[in-house]
Amino acid sequence: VIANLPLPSIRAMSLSGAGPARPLLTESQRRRLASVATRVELSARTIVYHDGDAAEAIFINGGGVVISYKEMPSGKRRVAGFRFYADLFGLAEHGAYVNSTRAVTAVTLYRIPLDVLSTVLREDADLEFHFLCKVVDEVRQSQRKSIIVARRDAEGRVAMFVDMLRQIGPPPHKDTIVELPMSRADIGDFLNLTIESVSRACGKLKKAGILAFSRHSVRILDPARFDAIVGNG
Amino acid sequence: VIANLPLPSIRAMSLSGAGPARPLLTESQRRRLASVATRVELSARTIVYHDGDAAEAIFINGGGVVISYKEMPSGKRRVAGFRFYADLFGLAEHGAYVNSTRAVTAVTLYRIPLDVLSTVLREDADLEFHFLCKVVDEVRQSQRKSIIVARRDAEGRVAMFVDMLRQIGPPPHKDTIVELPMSRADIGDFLNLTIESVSRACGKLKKAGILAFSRHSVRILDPARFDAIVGNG
DNA sequence: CGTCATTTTGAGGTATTTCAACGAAGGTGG
DNA sequence: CCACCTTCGTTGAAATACCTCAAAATGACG
Repeated sequence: VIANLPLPSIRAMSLSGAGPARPLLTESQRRRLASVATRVELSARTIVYHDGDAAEAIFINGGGVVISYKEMPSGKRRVAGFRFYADLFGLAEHGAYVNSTRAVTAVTLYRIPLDVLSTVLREDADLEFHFLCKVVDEVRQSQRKSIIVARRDAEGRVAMFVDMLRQIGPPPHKDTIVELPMSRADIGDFLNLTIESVSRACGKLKKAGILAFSRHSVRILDPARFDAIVGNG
Repeated sequence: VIANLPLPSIRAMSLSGAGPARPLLTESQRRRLASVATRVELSARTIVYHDGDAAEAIFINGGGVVISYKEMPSGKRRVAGFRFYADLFGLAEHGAYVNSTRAVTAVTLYRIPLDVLSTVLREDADLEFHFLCKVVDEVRQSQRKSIIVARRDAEGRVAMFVDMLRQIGPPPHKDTIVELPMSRADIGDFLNLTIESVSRACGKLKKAGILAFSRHSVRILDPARFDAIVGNG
């Protein structure tokens, strides 16, 4: 039995977003899901599935970071987003995945076949509500990305990216240090910037004394000015 | 009683996107929804709700075009997207709407209070599944927008915008003529371009003999080259 | 310790953005 | 019915920002 399927701790928001967090799943619902989920452990840089593959399951991230991306006809790579703990991914269209996903770090995934998921959801409206909330959250994530990429200045985009990771990143989110497990290329493909522009933007923010970058983390040195840059999107 | 609540004709895709269209709602489900929905008729340029308003209901577009946008702190306007027939809108966060919505044309809306919606969905897993599919569709829309805006050339963005409207636009979508009910400013705020850039892009596409713009519609003159431009995103 | 991928830095090209002014369309009132 | 006015759309020239191409430096890993 899968003990800690992260669904119950879903970063859920109700349809209205009002009220407290959604009630947790009952023990029977939890067991039901666990009985149809397969635990998968993947090492870093492993492909979970490719764009176009037959979509047979959805995944729940049980730990680690996954990147969702797509190779465009032009050869460029577009990063749809990153999936953290308790995030759902694997949405498909016409029976095929629309994005590719790859493990950025070592990850634990819970794999749930689509047919059995449909059945379970159809039988349990309350459980389905959790999924609905989760998908609603996806919409917000996607819109948030749109807001970030809409900015014209590279520094602003990088700052908002850091701010996003500070908010939605893994549980231990201190306010001054943010982990950046992904490469600069991944960041660039998410922000729609070249790696050079990302690097230069980081350089400027560093030179201004606002952020201190190391390879895979950032330290917020000047929260006031940082928030100012993030704010005027 | 509300006769033609458009939910049954939802442009639904299942979670997997596989298989045929979702089965229609039963007559009892339909009545149930209609009994909690209020029909609203709005004239063009009417605000449906403002960003930050207390979210008390979700809306289903029963005809016409609605624009979803947000005023940014910088003063710029960002358009999240357009809602056509059978589209759902009114998602909120922390009890408040995250976007403003405005009628672009005269519209018919079905207003469903959130509390009663939650109850109804909780009692009927199958009905809820329709909503889930609808929201999944929202995710795709949002990701599609990201792909469009990711392009660097204004002409490509405008072309993909036209192509998007050709596909998801109102039912009578001929392949050669696409309606553009929204203003150039609305298009620009969606594509993240200035109205001047939109105008110039339209001009180039016209001069190239690919598209013919009139105030509120486009004609695709050269489908081959049009598809070529749309394709290399 | 050496190799290789990743990241940083540099100079020039090209796109959109600005700022400004003009032309066209639609609605209102006389 | 026409005139006026407001809004929307188009066109032009300079500035800014990112992109591209190229090369060096850093860090990871065997």
